[in-house]
Amino acid sequence: MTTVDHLRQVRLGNLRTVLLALVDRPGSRADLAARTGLTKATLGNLTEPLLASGILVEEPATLAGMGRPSKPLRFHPDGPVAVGAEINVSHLAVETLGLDGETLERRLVPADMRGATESEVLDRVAELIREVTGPRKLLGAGLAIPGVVHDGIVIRTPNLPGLVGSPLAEGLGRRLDLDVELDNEANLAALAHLWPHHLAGEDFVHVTADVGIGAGVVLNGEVYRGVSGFAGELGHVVIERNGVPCTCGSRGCVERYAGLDVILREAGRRTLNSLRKALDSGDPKAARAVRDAGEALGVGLATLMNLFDVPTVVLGGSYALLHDHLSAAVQSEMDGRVLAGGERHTRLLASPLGEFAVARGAAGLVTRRAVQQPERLFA
Amino acid sequence: MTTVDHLRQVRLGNLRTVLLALVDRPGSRADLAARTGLTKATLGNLTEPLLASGILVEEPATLAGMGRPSKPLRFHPDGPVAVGAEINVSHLAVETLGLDGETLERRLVPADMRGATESEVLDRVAELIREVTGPRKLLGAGLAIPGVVHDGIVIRTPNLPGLVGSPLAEGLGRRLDLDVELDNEANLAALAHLWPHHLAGEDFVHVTADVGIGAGVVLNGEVYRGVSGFAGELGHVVIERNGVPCTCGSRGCVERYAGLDVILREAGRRTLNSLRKALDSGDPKAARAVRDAGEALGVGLATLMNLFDVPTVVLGGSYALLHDHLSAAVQSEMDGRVLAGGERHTRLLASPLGEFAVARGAAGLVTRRAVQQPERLFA
DNA sequence: CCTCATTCGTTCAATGCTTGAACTTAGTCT
DNA sequence: AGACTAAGTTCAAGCATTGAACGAATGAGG
Repeated sequence: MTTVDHLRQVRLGNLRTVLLALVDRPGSRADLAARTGLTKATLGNLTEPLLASGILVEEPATLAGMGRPSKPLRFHPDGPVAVGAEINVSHLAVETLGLDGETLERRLVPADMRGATESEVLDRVAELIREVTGPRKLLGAGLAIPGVVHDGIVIRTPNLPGLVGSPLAEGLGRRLDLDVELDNEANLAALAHLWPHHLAGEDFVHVTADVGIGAGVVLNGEVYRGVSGFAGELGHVVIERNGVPCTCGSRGCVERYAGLDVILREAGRRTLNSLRKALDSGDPKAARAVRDAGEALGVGLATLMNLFDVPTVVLGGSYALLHDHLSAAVQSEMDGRVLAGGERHTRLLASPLGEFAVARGAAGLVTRRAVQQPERLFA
Repeated sequence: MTTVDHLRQVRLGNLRTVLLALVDRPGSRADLAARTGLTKATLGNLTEPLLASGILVEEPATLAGMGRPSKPLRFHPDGPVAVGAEINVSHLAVETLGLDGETLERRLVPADMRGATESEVLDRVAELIREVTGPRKLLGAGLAIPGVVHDGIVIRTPNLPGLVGSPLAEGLGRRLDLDVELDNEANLAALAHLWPHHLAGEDFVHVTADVGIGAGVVLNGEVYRGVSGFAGELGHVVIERNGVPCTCGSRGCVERYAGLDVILREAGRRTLNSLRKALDSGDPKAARAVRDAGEALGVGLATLMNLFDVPTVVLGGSYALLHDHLSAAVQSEMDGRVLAGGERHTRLLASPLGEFAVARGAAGLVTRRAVQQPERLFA
């Protein structure tokens, strides 16, 4: 700590609260002062360098009511942006996100990544990112993979075995000359529901089924990753201790009853689209397969809620598409098994974000860090 | 925010880090400066009012080595203390705790609280506290009950039904003219392993079996209580979705297989003491009952670890006493079911704290708050 | 016994951030 | 045109930390 670092910390903290207020919505200096509890004088001070460096713009005066008209500040439309990329078994997706939370570009390309090597994967991702971002100034990139990540290293990816142990973030960073942050797809899908906009409160679980089942847990407005990145492994919650053996070595894991592969097999379908059609046409075998999965998922979620005590579950990914045929069974198991008392309620929502949730969350990782550590904006 | 509140926050934050360093161990101003990263000048400033108000004392100079001898600072032995009380089905316990982490007094009295009313319970607790504390200056009291607490209100206490909805903290506070904080016994037993001394790291779960099974979850050095106080309800984690019905309305809850009442029944014993004797004399029925419970508990804990990703489980209360006959089965289920990868390890420990863990944790609630919000020390 | 080296603790001017009040600017309302 | 209102700026004051200088208290060595 040098002489005046304490003072600098105060300033950075205030800068952060101002930026958070601006993510919420644009506002004049006076408005921001009222919203943050700081004074107009401080707001003038804090925003000056942000305007000078092109992070913010001052809009033309708004003529509304009496008094001197205000000149609202907002994130500069040509300011720096973040990019997020998702590597998955069967596709790649990227999305660019402005500091204001607006999506600028998206791209999703089918691609069989199952046997690919690290450098093949990274080459394709880097190329896709270059196509999408063009010459814009980038704050950084977020990278999502279906697997467990700890300290920037891929620890476990049952479905992309070629990538275990790879320093993916570093590799992509070198290719693009950018800061890259790597995280689990479940965590990032959850983050997309928290940042830049609160879609499900500050405490919730986001559940998806792709090849496995992954849950992203948000506690107190932060994604909870656990000590080693293994938190939220809902797929391996046990619901029948002597049940079906699982590839993980355990028995009776939720994944073996509510995984997408299980649903499709039981329904006698090969694709999610075909399953949806069967459901829409009232096929009883399909309906039963989905309901059975919902029951198993509901038991696992009840256990999760008895441990985490969050009020909200968000069904995302494939589950969101099956929501109308799935949620009754899930809700019923949860109602019967989650401990009740006081004012406690549980909500079950379908994600509104669709297939770009993960890539958007990956980009959100970057914009969020930029806001929370504003010194990065000036670097 | 008034004019210089920001600066005041900086000072209070520094005061907190100094007090934390002192809880760790006493030290001279120069030593504390080195440990906290602050300067000697600041330390002189910060400690001056603490010495003046009798929170700290300056010990006589220590003659060790060259240079001017240092005068170590420590918490004043006659300074203010905290008291913690545990209300349980069959006993009351209290403990007084100094800011330095030393236990001053303890008292445990058998008492059947099952049918007691709020005021009967509080009268007895208040009397016990008065006996134990005498005329010492009290920082406050912590109160533990076997049940779910939210916003200072008892929401659920299956075993002390007379207390649901009672403002216990307020009632005890009035009787003793003190600040009283109410919390769940599982959370407080866990806190006792975190504060004032780290006995199991900063991330762990502490599990006890009394009438039910309760887990106190510590994440990142903080007790995690969840949105409504229901977090860590390990007893109602499902291990067999079509298993034994539970009083909670669900089926196959861990509690129905690993609860103390189940162990005793299966072992054909009436008390924990008698069970211990049977185990010591090699009774196979008792051993099997404990092992079966251990398997069920292990399945539940495996699920918990796949969700929370903490590296350590502490067995406390009755489980600590059964540790040697229980842990092999628990560990074996955990090894087989917790997702592995990277550097991940899991530890299973027996609590060293014994029957005062909960009361000590309740007192710790108060000393911890005093240290983390040092402004309270001067009020 | 006296001097030097060493470490502890205190004193003090400097730093830089927020603040409230006063002030300037730029509109509306009558 | 003059009063009124609200936005934004300027400025002296206040304050916690800091580093450097200083005073204090002891051990080592001659």
